[in-house]
Amino acid sequence: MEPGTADDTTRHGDSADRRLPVYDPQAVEARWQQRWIDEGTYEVDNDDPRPPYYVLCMYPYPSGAAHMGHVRNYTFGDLIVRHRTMQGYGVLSPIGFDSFGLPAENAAIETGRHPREFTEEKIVELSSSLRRIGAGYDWRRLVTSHSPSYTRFTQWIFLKFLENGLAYKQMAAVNWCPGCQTVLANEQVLADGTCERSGDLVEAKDLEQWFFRITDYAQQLLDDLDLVDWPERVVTMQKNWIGRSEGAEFSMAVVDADGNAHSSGAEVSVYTTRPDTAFGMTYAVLAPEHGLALTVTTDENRPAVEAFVARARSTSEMDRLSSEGALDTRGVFTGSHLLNPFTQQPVPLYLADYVLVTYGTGAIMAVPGQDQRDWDFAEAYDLPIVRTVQPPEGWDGEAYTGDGPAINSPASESTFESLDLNGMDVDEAKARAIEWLDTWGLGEAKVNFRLRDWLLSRQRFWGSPIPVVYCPDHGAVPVPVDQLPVLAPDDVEFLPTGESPLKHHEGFLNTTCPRCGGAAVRETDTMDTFVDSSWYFLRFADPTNEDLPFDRAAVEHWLPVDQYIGGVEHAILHLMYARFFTKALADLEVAPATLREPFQRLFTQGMIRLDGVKMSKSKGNLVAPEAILDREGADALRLGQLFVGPPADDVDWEGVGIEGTYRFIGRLWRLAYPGSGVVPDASGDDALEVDKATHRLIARVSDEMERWSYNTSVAAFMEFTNLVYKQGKTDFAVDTLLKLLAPMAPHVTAELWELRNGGHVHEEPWPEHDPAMLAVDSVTMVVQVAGKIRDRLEVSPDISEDEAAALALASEKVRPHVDGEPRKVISRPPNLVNIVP
RNA sequence: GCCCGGGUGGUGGAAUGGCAGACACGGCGGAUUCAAAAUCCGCUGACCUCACGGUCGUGCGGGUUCGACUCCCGCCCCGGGCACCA
Repeated sequence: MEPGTADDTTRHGDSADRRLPVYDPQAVEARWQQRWIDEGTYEVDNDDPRPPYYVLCMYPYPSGAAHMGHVRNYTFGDLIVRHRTMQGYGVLSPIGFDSFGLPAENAAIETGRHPREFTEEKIVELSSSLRRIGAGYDWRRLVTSHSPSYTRFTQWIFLKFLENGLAYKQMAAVNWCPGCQTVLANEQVLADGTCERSGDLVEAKDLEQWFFRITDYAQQLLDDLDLVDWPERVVTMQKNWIGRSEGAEFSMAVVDADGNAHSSGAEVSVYTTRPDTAFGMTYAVLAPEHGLALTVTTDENRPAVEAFVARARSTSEMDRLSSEGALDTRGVFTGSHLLNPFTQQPVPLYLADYVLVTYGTGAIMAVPGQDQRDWDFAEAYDLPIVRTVQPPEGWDGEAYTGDGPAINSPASESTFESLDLNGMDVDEAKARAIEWLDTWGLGEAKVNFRLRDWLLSRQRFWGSPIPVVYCPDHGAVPVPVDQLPVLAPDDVEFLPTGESPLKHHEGFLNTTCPRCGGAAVRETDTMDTFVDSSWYFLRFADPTNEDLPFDRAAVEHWLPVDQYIGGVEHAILHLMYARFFTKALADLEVAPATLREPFQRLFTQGMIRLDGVKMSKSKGNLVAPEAILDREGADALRLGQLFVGPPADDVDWEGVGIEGTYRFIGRLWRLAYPGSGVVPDASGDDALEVDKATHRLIARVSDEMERWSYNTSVAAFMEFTNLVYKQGKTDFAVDTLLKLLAPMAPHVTAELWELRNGGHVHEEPWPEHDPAMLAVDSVTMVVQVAGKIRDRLEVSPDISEDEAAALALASEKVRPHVDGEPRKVISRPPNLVNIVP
């Protein structure tokens, strides 16, 4: 080739009489991606002799080509897979797709195309994106939620739960659009409570629905958080979600204002965490949906109560729990009273929207003196307020929730004699109150959880059908296991209202009862897609099993997942459900009995924002990685994603470029290309210095990889490369750099390694540093006077406390700031001495 | 409303109670080039100073400490989640 005629070569410096090709990410990356697939680099068998390690990214909803959030997530996953492989593990790195869900169904309504067709197209697009970012998977283990072989076992598990009492049917309210005659997802209800399609006001409607009894596992789900190595904030969120509280439950007779029993003889049971304050109960409240609400309402109050109940039912739970706005329209008097067993006095019984039927007993005792919301309500409705805990001296607030001696409990000795809490602190008074309730058979200690059972029925088409048949004689009958999977039909028409076509498909609907053979109809509800994602990580261990969801031994080998990675938005629901499934399946002996937790180590990455807004398809602000892959390539993009900030933080893609990492890859290429003279060989002391720096790099990066500090590792690589450009290179330095960088930038390092040494860099063992090479001759010691830096001294790293102090006090720059004997000298050799004058 | 995060140069960020601003982007300057791109090298928190050097500075107000971006208390602002409660 003639100089000047070829664009793909360039000259560098006077030593470059050799030609150095320009790095071409397109060619190199495509070639390696193909090789990893052809050579099965990241395929692993269940009898692999290496120690097992299971790395999993939350499987994605197939929304089409990857966006930046995917790139971020799958870059983290891939670099761990490659890193652990180099460390000698047999790494399970599977991939799948969460392929049921509402978007495909909405697309079907718009385009008339079957959701399967639409979904499978998106899967192809996303798979191709994942390949282009260089992620290495065992594609033989691909799992998709909608495939018949997976759906079959999702249904199998449902039946197993049903058989063992973990699934049941109950009435529950749904969002009902009267215009569309359809159930809406929360997402489809606009902020003003109207349907996004028709604009009609959404109503609450009760339907028979299937539930999983996750509350049976509430205590275990709480306790076993101690077994996992998860981010503290996720553990906190899970604990708060489970919401264990200890208190008391007791019942009170419904009476009139004079204390005469109600004609129905009804009693209302309340749950409270503060039984110690019961003498201060000045009213009580039922949830508007409470079963007794209308029974206890007097004729006089009935019209107001009925209007109130209707209004509360159409108000969102979040608005109901809000304490903002006027309170005086948020409750209504029933006309009845409850007899407070502590005071033997009747207290008025209200309904209020802020009391939920789903928590506790759906009824509360209200104690304005010790609860601010009760206080506000009492003021709004002109109800009495009695303090039963003495607030501290100088207290000028309203309700007092802190500790203190009980007062007014009872208010005077004459009113009540069998219980006296006065003077006790809160804990003591609680215990005594519960003991008293127990003694008199009025109530008992009670542990409550905020966690509710999992409503899994969805009135949708694109999900796993619930495998149940309704027979006029036998009721709900499970579909026999040998008839699974129950699959939705293909010849369906999607209605513009969003109503599931299953409800009108005669061929699907009409069947026979498995028990009696008589005419029966199928359940038309499908399962929440969270059901699919609650066991896919188990299926990956044994993805082609046709007899069982998975073989126990295969799960025993791979599970728990050693490193699970996903978005923080799944910190509660998905993780809670998957934990519940794992425990239940283990208890039912489907999974190994010892498998109590599915995900040993969890990492939750932050979100990608653009201009401060969450990046999402619905907001239309996605930045597609395709253009970057076409120009700068996957390695530059991956390093850019890692370099932008800590993995756990949200990142704003605005203003974040990949210029820096792209240039860095060019510098690496020119440094490491065999025979390149761009960076001269280091000699003598320089070579030793560079090799020492290399050992420091190994130590630093190895540590940072364990701590998820990838952004600083990229900085370390840049710093090291800058040093080598100045001091000259050694083979050890360059080869080590390639190995350390191989997990993060797999393509360019694989190419350079092969050119330099032959073979695969990703099959090299992870480098180990030599501790002896970390030693340094001197360190910079800071000398402060009263915390202000006055001098910096070069000292020996093993300088003693006294020597350091003496050296500091002798400093020319320090002396002017210290007159006389210093009051104190803090010596922290070899880094710092602080002199307090 | 409740729960969980977060506020550091022009920008993304670094600093596990001990040198605030590593590393990069952007900007400025130099080398190279006929010229440009690319590349290589240097400077770049603000203010005062010819300089040496000094003062200030991590959302705001307190506190703990010899020493606080870091720990504690109270605010303000921003982001996210919600089946949200006795």
